[in-house]
Amino acid sequence: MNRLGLCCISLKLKEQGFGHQTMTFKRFNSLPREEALETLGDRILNNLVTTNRTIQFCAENNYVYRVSSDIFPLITYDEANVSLEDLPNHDDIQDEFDDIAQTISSTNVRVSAHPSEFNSLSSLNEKVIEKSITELNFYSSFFDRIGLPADRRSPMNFHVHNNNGTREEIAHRFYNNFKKLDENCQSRIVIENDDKLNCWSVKELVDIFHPITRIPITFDYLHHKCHPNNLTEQDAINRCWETWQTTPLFHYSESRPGNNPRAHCDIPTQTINTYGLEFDLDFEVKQKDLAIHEYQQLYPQFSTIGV
DNA sequence: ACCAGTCAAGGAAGC
DNA sequence: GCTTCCTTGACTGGT
Repeated sequence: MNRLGLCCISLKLKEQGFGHQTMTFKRFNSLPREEALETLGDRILNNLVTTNRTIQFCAENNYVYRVSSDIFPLITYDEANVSLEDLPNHDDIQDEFDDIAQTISSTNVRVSAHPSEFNSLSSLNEKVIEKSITELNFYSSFFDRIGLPADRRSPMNFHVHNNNGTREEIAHRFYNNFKKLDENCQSRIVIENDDKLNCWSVKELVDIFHPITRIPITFDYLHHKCHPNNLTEQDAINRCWETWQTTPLFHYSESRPGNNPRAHCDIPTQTINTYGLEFDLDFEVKQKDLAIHEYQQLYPQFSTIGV
């Protein structure tokens, strides 16, 4: 069975008023601190309520769910110097954490995260490493707080990035910094193949990166199409699949018609070949839950309800 | 009500 | 070595 996954936003719920909010540092800094904290707190609470409702929605539809990477704007941003405890609605936020934990424990929805591309554990810049560790640890502590398992059932996925040095050097540098992460955070990290030709292909990840780090490799269909590095799709997905100790969570998208093959489509239309493997599959497409619904109409074998 | 410009961030690619 | 682009939705300020 292959469950499909919703990424961050449900368009259906958005119509019903469950949307995400953010706050830029520029705006935060332009307001008196008290007012800034109040606005930020309100928005974070709103994001948590939306997250909770979206997890319920995923439970109803048997989707897996990737949380937004911007639930907590500015919370790990050095210059803003703000923590959750500083927010005037801190108690309400804690209550909402409890509600989310309750939703998760009663529905068993698989929840994952995809921290932003600006996180890098292979950078040569110490400051970048520090900031990335702070951000990754924070998201992991959020996962702890809402009762998610400290293993790859709740994976936190990102990229290796940085091509300074040989592949081996980069992997070792990554691993040295990886070991500085909180234990629970380490236990959740997984790494995805890249779509750019000079970045990490599946082949390099499974042949070089994985033996050094033992970190599971996420297979991304579209990225592999853009950067196959002489591996067939079947070989690539099999080799990624073998790096997981639990049901893998992979990524699916198709190219948007136009000049940039890396741009993501609105709704996928092609047949997805799972090669008989069991894994969950995040739909990285513009039309979000509407696309999942459409796709399941088109390909009932991906409908995991009522079968 | 609407629209265009803006936004914190790292790295790759293009010049 | 510098600039631009990547990518994204939501905010912000001007009309």
